Amino acid sequence: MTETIEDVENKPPLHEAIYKKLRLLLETGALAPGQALSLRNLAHSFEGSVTPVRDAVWRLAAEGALYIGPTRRISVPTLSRNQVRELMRVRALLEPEAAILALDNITPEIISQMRAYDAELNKAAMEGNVQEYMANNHAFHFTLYAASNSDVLIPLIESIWVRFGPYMRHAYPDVAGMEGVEDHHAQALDALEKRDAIALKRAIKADIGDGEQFLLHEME
Amino acid sequence: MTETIEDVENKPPLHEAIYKKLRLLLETGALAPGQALSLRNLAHSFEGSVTPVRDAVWRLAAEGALYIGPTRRISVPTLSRNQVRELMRVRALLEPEAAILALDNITPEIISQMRAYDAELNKAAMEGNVQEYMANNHAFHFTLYAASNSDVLIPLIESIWVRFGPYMRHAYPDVAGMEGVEDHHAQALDALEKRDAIALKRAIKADIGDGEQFLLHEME
DNA sequence: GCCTTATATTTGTTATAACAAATACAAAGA
DNA sequence: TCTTTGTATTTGTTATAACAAATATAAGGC
Repeated sequence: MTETIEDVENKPPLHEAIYKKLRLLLETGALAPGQALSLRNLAHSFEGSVTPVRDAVWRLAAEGALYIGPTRRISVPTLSRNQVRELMRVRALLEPEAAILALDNITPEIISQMRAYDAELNKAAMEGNVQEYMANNHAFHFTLYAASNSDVLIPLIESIWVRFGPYMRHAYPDVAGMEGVEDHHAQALDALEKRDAIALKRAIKADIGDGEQFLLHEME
Repeated sequence: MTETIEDVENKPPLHEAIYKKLRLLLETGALAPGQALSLRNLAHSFEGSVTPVRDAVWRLAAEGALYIGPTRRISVPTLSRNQVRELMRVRALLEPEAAILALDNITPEIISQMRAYDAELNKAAMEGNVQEYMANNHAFHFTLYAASNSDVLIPLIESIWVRFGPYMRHAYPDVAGMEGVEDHHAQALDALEKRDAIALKRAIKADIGDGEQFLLHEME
């Protein structure tokens, strides 16, 4: 019973690794909307067989992150402008809610961590590094939502985010330019400091509005 | 090109049939919360092999309709009272939104169909037929939401409904008793007739509030 | 009787092969 | 040049077997 070895080689299943990788590819815009995927190609890419790929693909399809066509072809979903508007509407409903729940559990550490992400985000925007910008923007929002401790809201919101990820790939180098004059992240941070629920809600909603404008502008 | 044969034997994949059946079992409360499921048993039940079952299970798991434990055991999710409250909060955010979108496309036919479901629903409640009650309640809500034409909101809302289905199984025979004195379905129908968005929103929210009370009361 | 331990069974995971449908491609016709 | 058509390839679907981990069951010791 002497527990000498601690790296128990607790290996996660292949299908979960594939799921996470595919999801990351979608979130970061590495896969283009409409792009076709095949089970065998994916299996080969991930050095596995089709069974675990299947698990991952169906999981993502259920979240709307992948599209299974009428002929069962697998592809990255294409979004209409109207669908983008609806996704953003749902964000505008769910995310302020999560933010308010988070307000009860907020700590100075969380706020300072968010400030750090925001700084990185602005730097990336200045440098035109879209990849970094997106990663930090994601981190900024989800460290806040994580404080809500809601295992209902968080996965739901996350599933919305993956869906517009593919449309971020052709993002303009100067992302900051689209953000308008107001810095809604700063407003959100202020509201967090002051424990001002109304202002927090408003800031988050406005930020999502920015995102919507950005996406719609990018789509044409 | 003479199209003589019209029943093209367009057979859907097994995994989709399994998905739909499992989903129905969950929605109608045929499966108890916490109940364990095994791939082989399911495969045997549906007279297939584990591969298509796997597809269906992962799809449902992604929707939160099934739970994959830390040891990868498959089971019907257990909900805490707090999770129920959060699910209902999400409903209260999304469903009024879908209802308002539906308001633009509403027709007398849709309203009369909803009235029919409501009548069936009330009859079922009188007779203590929970199964019928639930089916008609589902139909009542989703014929309305379907009018929103939102392929974003509707699947999202549907995925919330499956999650509390298992907790409906021990519903009291006299469902109507829990509904309180106000008939929020009737209020919703009135609001639809008058194209009154505010009243519609209020009625839907109140109805969801009823559902929440009902569920929480049932859970203990 | 209760707890521990060893065995047997059941479980999810993964790779593979066979099948059918859908797609891509190239040759032949107008 | 464009359309059509037949063929080859690629695609998703499904069943099955082997493996490892987890669970259940039974035997043994206190």
